[in-house]
Amino acid sequence: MSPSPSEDDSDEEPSPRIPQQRIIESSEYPMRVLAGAGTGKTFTMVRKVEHLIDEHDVSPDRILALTFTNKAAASMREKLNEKLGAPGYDVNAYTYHSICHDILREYAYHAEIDPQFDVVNNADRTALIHEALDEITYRFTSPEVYGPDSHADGAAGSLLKFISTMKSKGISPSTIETFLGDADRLLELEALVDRIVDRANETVRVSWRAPSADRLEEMRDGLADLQQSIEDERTALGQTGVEQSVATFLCGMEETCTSLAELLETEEASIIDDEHKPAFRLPAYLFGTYASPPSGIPDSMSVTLTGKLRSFVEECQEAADLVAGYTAYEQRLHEASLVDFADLIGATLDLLEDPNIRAEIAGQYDYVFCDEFQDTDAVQFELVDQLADDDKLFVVGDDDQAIYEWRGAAVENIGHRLEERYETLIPETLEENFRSKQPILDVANNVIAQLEARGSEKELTAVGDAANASDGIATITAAEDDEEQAEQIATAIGRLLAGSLSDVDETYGAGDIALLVRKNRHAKPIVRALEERGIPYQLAGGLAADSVGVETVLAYLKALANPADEVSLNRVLTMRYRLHDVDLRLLNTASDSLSEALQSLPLDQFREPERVRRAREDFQALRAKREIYSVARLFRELKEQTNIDWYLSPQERRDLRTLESLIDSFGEGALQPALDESFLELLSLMESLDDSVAGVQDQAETVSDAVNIMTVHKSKGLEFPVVFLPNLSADQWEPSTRSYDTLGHTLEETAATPLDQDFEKRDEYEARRIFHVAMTRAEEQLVLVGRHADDGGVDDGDLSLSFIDSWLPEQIPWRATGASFPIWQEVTAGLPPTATDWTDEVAPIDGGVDPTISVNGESVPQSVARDRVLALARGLLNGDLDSVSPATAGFAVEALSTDGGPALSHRHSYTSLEKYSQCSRRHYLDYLVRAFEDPQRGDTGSNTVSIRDTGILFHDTAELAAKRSLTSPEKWNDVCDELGRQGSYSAGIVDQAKGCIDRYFSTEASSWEILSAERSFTLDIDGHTITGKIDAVYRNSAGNLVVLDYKATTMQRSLDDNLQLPIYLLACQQLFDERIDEAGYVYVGSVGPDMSTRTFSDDELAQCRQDLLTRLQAAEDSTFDDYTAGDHCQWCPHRSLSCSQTH
DNA sequence: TGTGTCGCCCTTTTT
DNA sequence: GGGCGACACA
Repeated sequence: MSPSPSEDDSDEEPSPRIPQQRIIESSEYPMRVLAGAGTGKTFTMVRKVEHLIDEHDVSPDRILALTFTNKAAASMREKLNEKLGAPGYDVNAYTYHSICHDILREYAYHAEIDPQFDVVNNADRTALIHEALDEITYRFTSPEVYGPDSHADGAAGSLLKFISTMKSKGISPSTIETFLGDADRLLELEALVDRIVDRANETVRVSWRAPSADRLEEMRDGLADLQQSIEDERTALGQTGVEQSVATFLCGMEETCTSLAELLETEEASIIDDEHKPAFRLPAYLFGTYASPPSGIPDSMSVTLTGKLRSFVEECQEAADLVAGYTAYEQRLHEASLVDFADLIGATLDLLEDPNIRAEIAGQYDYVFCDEFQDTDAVQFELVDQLADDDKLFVVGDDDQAIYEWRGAAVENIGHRLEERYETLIPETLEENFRSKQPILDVANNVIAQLEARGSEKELTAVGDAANASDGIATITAAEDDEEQAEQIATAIGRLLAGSLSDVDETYGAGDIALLVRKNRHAKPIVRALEERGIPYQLAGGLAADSVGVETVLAYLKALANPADEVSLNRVLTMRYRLHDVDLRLLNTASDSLSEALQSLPLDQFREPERVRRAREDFQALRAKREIYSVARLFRELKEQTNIDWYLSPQERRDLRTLESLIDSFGEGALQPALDESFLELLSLMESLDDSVAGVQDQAETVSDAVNIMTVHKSKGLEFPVVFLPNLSADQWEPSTRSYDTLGHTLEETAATPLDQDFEKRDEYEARRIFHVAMTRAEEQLVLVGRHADDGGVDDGDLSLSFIDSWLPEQIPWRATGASFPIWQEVTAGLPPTATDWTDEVAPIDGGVDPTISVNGESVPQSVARDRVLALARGLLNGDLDSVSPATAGFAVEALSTDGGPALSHRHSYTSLEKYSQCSRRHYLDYLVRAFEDPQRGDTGSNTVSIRDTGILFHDTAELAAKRSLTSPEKWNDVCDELGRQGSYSAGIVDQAKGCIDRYFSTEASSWEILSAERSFTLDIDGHTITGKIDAVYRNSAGNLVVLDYKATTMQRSLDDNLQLPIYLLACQQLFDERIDEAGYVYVGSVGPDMSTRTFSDDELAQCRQDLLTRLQAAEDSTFDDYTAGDHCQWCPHRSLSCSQTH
C-alpha cells in the first residue's frame, strides 16, 4: 500500500509528506499552490484548514472555502467534519456560485434585484433565449441552422453561446455596442478587406512560374505599393473600437510587407536557384489572392493575413446582430425576477463595489481558500479578489490541468494574473504523485513540457514502489478504420480481463478499466465491439443519450397514457412491431384516429396482418391494465407482454434499468399513481432536461463491475488502475478554434488588440493539457492507442513552415506552423524503453495478417500455434496423444499420462444422473473429464442461457430472502436488485427474476414458513455418494414438512417419473427428525404461477433407492465411447463431436 | 496548376 | 449551413 493521501477514505489517514506539511504549517499569505495531478491538493487544502483551526485557534466560521461543484463543497465539509467533529461544519464551504446566491439574497435590496429572485433553470432559459431571438434582425448573418436535433440548437444555440461567453468575461451589451459602433461601418470594413485582396492581386500576384532577379525586383516594388495602399486604408479609419482593432491589424500587414520585401532580397539567390523557390508565391498567398495554398506552400498552412482579418470582421458582424438578443435576454431575465449563473457572480461584484457592503461581507472571513483555481473565469477571479480582503488568500490548482478554457476559464488566473494582483504571492508546488507509476508520469510530463507560459515547470514524480516501476505503458498501433481499432481495443480488454496478455501479471476486473475518449463519438464503435464480446461497460452520462430502446419504451408508455399521441404510437408501431410501410400508411390515413384504426380495421386489409394483430392485442391488453396497475407494475407488464427486451441490446437494457428506477421512484407503495397526466408531465420534464434519461440519474460516476467509458473532461479527478486512450491521432485531437474569442478577448482587456493572441496555439496547449489529464488518470497501466495522421500534406518541394515563420514579423502573433499537435508522433518518440507494443497481440487472427508469437523461444505464426493446441486437445479427447509428436507440442506428451495419478473421481448429483440417463458420453465429458464447452458461438443457445441465469438469480434471491426471513414481495425485489447489481446481471435478467418473484408470491407456498433454504446434503447409497442442494423445506399450513424445488423454466415436470424429489426426500430423512414425505415443484417461470406436490410412500422411496443404485453403478462404468445420439445433441455443449453429426 | 463541385459530417459541459 | 476532402475539369 502506498501512502496515498489523495482521494481514498481508508480508515487511517496518511500523514502529509514533507512538501505538503510545509504548506500546511505555513502562516504566509497569499499563497498559491500549483499542485500536479494526483499530488493530493485537496488533501493538503483540507489539512491546512484543520491546522488553522486546531493549532492557531482560528474560528471555523472565519474561514471561507470555495470550490467548483456542489459535490466538491459537500465532500470538503464532510472531510472537515470527520476530522474536527461538529466545528468542521462551521467552515463556510461554498461553490463560487452558491456564495453569491446567498449574498444576493441577503443584499437583494442593495443590488436592486427582486429579493424573491430565482436562478433560471434550463427550460426557462431556453424559453427566454427563444423570445430574445425574435428581437434580432439579421443584417449580416443568417439564422439558418442545420437541424434542430444537433448539439448546438441552431440560432438559439449560438445566441446562448455568445451570451455566456460575454458574461463570463464580464462584458455587457453596451460595451459591445460601443465597441462595434455603426452597423454600416462593419459592412464597410468587409469591403476594406476585399480592397486589400484586390490590390494584392494587382501588385504581388504573378503568372510566371520561374523567378528571376528582375521579377523579384518587380515584386518588391509591388509589395511597397501594397504597403502604401494598406497604410492609406489605415489612416482613413475612424475611432471606434473595431476600427482601431482593424487599424492594429493593418499595421501588422504593413510590417509583413516590409518583412517579405526583405525576404525576397536576402534570399534572392536561393529563390532563384530552387531551394526556396516557392517563396515568391508567399506574398500573394498571405494577402488572400489564392483560394487554397498554391504549390510550394504546404497545405497545412491555412493562415492568411486577410483571412484572419476577414474572420475578425465577420465575428464582429455576427456580434452586432446578436447583441440585440443579448440585450433582450437581460431585459427578460430582469422582468421575470430571474438571474442566471453568470449574473450571480456579476451582480455580486456590482454589489461589492460599495465599500461599506464590501467591508461587511469580506469582513466575515479572515481566510479565503480556493480550489481548482485554474478553472475560474474572469469574473470569478474578481470575486475572489474582492472577498480576500486581508490578502489571507490560499489558492490551489493546476495550470497543467486547465481544460475548460473553451467555456470561459482563464488559465492566466492562476498564473500571471494572480502574480500581478498579489505582488507578495508565495508560490508553492506539489510534484509528488501518489497515483501512477513513474513511466506513466514520464510520458504525461512529456506532452506538457513544451507548453509556454506555464505557472511553473512542474514535473510529476512517483513515490514508493511506483517510483521504481519500469512498466506501465503499452501502445497499440491503431488500424486506419475506427471499427478495426475498436476490435483491437475490445480484444485487449478481453485479454486483460482473462489475464492472458503476455506481459501483464496482474489480473483486472472490468471495473478497474477506464476508456477515456476525446469526443463522444469515439466511444460508439468501441461500445459496439465490447457489446459483441459481452464485456460489460458503463457509459458516463451524456454518452448514452441516444438510446433508441429507451425512447421506444417511453413512446409506448406515452401512447398507452394518451392514445391520441399519434407520434408516439407511430414510433411504437415502427420500432417494436416493424409494421410494413404500406400498413402504417393505411392506419394513418384511415378515417378513424390512429389508435381506433389499429383496433378496428379488418386484418385482411393489411399486407402483414400478423404484425398488426400482435400490436393490436398487446395494445389492447395493456390499455386494459393501465386502469388497475401502478405505473411500475404496468411498466413491468409492458416489458413482458411485448417482449421488448428481445429488441434491445444489453446496453439498452441497462439504460432501461435507469428508466425503471426513475419510474419506481415516482411513487411506490399504496398510493402509487396510475399511468396518467401527472406521469406524462414527469416524462416531458425528463425529456426537457436536454441530457436525456441517462442524465437524470445522479448515481456515482463510476461503476465497479463494468468498463467505465467517459470523455476525458468527465474523468478529471478520477483514477483507474488501467486506462485506455483511443483515437490518439492528430486528426482526432487537433485543436479547432473557438468562436467569439477574438472579440471577447479584445473587449476584455482594454490594452489588448486582436493581434496579441494566437488562439490556435492556445487551443493546441489546451489539447495537450487534456491529454495530460487523460494520462494521469492511470495508476498501473496506461494503454495508448493511436496512429499517425494519414499524411502531413507536406510535399517535397514545399517551403518549410519554420522558414515561413522566420519571415513573419513579431507583430503577427500566429505562426505558419499553426496549432498542430502530432500526438502519436510525440507519443511514440517519447516512449520509455520498457513500453510494450500490444499491436500484434490484439491483431485479429482471421484478418489476413498472421502475427507471430514466441513458443519456447521459437517464433511461430499465431495460426500455427493455435492449430497445435487444437491438435493436442483433440488427441487428449480421443486418447491418442501419441499421434502428436513431442517436438511440435513443445513438451513431452508423456507428461500428460495419468498413470499412477489419482483416478478420475466420481461425484454424483441429481443433475449428473439425469445427464447420464440422457447420454453417457455427455455425462463422461461434463462430470468426469469436466471438459469445457465448444467455443463456437451457439446462437441457438442464447435464449436458454438467459432463462438459466434468471433461474440462478431467482434461486439466490430466494435463498437470501429466506435466510433474512423476508416475507413480502417488495423485500424480495430489493434483494433481487441487490444481487443483480453484485452479479452484473443484465437488466433483462433482473426483470425476469422479478417476474418470478411476482409469480412465487401468487402461490400458496409464499404463505408457508421456510425452515431451510439451499440446504446442501450428502446422501450415501451403498458406498456411492450423491451430493446436492435442496432449494427449500417448508412447513405448510397443515403443519407438515414439504420439500419444494423452484422451477424457473418454461416446462412443467412430472411428479411421478423422476428421481429428483425422491433423492431430496431420502436426504431429508437423514437431515430432519420429523417425518417428511411430501415434495413438489413451485413454478415461477412462464408456465407458472403454479405449485404441485405429492407424497411418497416408504415403499416408493425404497424402490427409488434401488433404481438409484443401479444407475450409479452404471454411471461409474461410463466411458467416452458410449453415447446416445438424439434430439438432445442440438443443445449439447459438445455438439461439434462426431456423435451429433447425424442429427 | 488552380479551381469548381459534390458528398460527408457536425467538440469538450458545470453552476 | 458550412467547412473540408476527394475528385473532375480547363
